[in-house]
Amino acid sequence: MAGKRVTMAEVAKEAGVSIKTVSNAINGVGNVLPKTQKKVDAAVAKLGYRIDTAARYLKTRRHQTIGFAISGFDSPFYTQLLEGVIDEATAKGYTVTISTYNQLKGGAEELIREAPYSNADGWIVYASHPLSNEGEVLEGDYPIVQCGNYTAFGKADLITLDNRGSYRETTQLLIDRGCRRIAALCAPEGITRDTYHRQDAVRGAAVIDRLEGYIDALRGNGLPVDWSLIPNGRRWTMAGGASAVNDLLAAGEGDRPDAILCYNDSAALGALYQLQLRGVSVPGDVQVIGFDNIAESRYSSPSLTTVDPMWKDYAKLCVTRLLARINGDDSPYATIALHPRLVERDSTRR
Amino acid sequence: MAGKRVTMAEVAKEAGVSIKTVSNAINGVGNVLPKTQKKVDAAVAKLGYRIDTAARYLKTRRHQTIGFAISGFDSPFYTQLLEGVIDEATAKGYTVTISTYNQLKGGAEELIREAPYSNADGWIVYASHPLSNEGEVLEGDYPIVQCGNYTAFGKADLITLDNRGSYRETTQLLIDRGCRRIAALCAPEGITRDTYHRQDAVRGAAVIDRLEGYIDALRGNGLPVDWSLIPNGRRWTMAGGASAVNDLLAAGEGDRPDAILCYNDSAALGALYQLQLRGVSVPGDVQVIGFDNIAESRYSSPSLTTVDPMWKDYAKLCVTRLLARINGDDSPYATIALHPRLVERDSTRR
DNA sequence: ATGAAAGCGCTAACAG
DNA sequence: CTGTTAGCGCTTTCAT
Repeated sequence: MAGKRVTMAEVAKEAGVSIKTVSNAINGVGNVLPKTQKKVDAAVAKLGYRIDTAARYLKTRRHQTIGFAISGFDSPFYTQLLEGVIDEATAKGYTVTISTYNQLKGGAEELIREAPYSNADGWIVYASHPLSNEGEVLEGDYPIVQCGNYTAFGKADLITLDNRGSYRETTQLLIDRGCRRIAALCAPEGITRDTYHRQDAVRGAAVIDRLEGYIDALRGNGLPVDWSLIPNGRRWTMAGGASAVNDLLAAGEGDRPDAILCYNDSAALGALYQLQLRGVSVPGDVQVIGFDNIAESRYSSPSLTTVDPMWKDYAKLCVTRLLARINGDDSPYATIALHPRLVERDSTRR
Repeated sequence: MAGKRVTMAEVAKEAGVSIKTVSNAINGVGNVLPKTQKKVDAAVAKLGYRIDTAARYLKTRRHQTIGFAISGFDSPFYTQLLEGVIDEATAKGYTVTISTYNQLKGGAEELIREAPYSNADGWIVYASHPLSNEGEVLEGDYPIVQCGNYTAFGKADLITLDNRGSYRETTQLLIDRGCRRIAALCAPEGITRDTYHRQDAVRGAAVIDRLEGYIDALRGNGLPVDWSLIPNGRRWTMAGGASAVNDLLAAGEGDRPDAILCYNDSAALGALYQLQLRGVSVPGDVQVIGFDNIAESRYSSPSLTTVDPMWKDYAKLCVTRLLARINGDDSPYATIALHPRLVERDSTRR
């Protein structure tokens, strides 16, 4: 079956027209007489013809496929983003191919460097780490749309979130709920009171924007920034969240946080688990907020207040931007930041 | 960049040899003199040549790509399976393309029917529903490996789990822990005491095998099978698990279950959530076991005892089988059932 | 509006 | 061991 496909020539013969006409009829190109079109359609149906996309590519240099790359499937929200990408691309007549880059020595950069040789006309790359060399790898003219939590250095379109505004809002909610010692869980390795403003700390990373939004809100309400409430160096996983909570609880009774703002839902679920284990009541003693609105967050105990990035919209934007570039849009690269939506559940007090 | 690729002819010119020699050198075919090989390698490196896989396919009819299809990304374990498939395929020199079929009107059958026209040499299809017409769609000679919880009707290789044995073991564990009223959550729509043995109820579905394993264990210990403890018609999701628990708790105090065996971890997490909400202690009042060992199950409250299908092994087997078929293996179709491993955590008593 | 013929980048025969 | 040639299935001039 793999070897003996029906070819366009056979369709042409069956329909009693030339190959060219079949090609035109199938691709809706040029002017084909209605009755010719009908004959071709009938022949296609009868023979079960499908166009050979690889052969078509050889001439057109278009795969009609886009790529979607993530580090790995470690974050549950990737699948939501991916589903959105598939839906939108399919609607536009494109196929989606998926790749992970955590197994590549060269990380996302290697994937981007190889992208022009892939069977896709362009790639959407979710960046899970800052691109090296100021994003030098983006400088080619092959279509790449970056998304995620790191800067594209103005060298590609970037779809991201209004992280600072969102964290300002979220922190304010906790303050409104009476919290005065709000932990932000957690900063990346090496980010402390002294380093977090340094440009090269984590260039253009969302986590820094979020910290700034958090600090904006504290300052706006006359509250101090206590860096002992900003643990660092953990991964934003359930294990990382659990471990950071352990450290926060190690502080003297009075120095403990009364709220924990987590970088993502995974870390928040880990935090909830550890709080429960240590006998700390949520939201009674400590209120908790996550980020991403993954499916599990609705069914944790207690259910998790979180921030919904609205992945479908996000995905749609990524695809739209990429297809525009593939189709020759050469306007200046843009950064588009969506404003996410707060979802209140039981881990905060109402 | 997409348009102006370096071609084999240019490499040949640069290396001062013929195109054929370049082809041989690149593909490791025939005998190429070491020094010729070196010249070609140098030219390839200098020009940054990459083989055009679409052009190569036109001649070889090999994409060097395999497909992996699932219904959608609704079950968290899919990603583990997928990662395993990617790792194994990559190791064997194949690329992986991914598709979902829940958005297709014709479901998995439609995907399988279209597979020969895809840019993959074969597909691994995770079946989330029983194939219609006794799996008629599998009858072509295009390589398909089915996996998941439904029969392939002997018309394709099938990778699955020893569901009956595993449930027998899991049920026995609960009995050993003192449980006497063990709920099995949940059977598919329409499966009751009277229908579950009917061949056409849900043909070759794992859920039936699991029920049989559960009943084996009860009978083996002289315990009655109480069909009021086998709710049906829920989806195996967090919402479905939560809803089924509600019904189970509606029974009179004495008729409540003292254990709940859940079809998967998602349902179990929903069950834990609902039990907690209703003030039922786990594992004190009710012990709970899931299935799949998804990442979240380790951090639920309490952490979830579950069954680990060992997805990496499972994935490896799928890929191995598919590549064998692609490379001409025409031995009789086989069903391979892996025996999963029990992982004890805090939702059962030790 | 349709047809004939060339050629995309590669591999497979067949020579040499 | 290496070169020449034909042709995979399609689109695209260029004719008609």
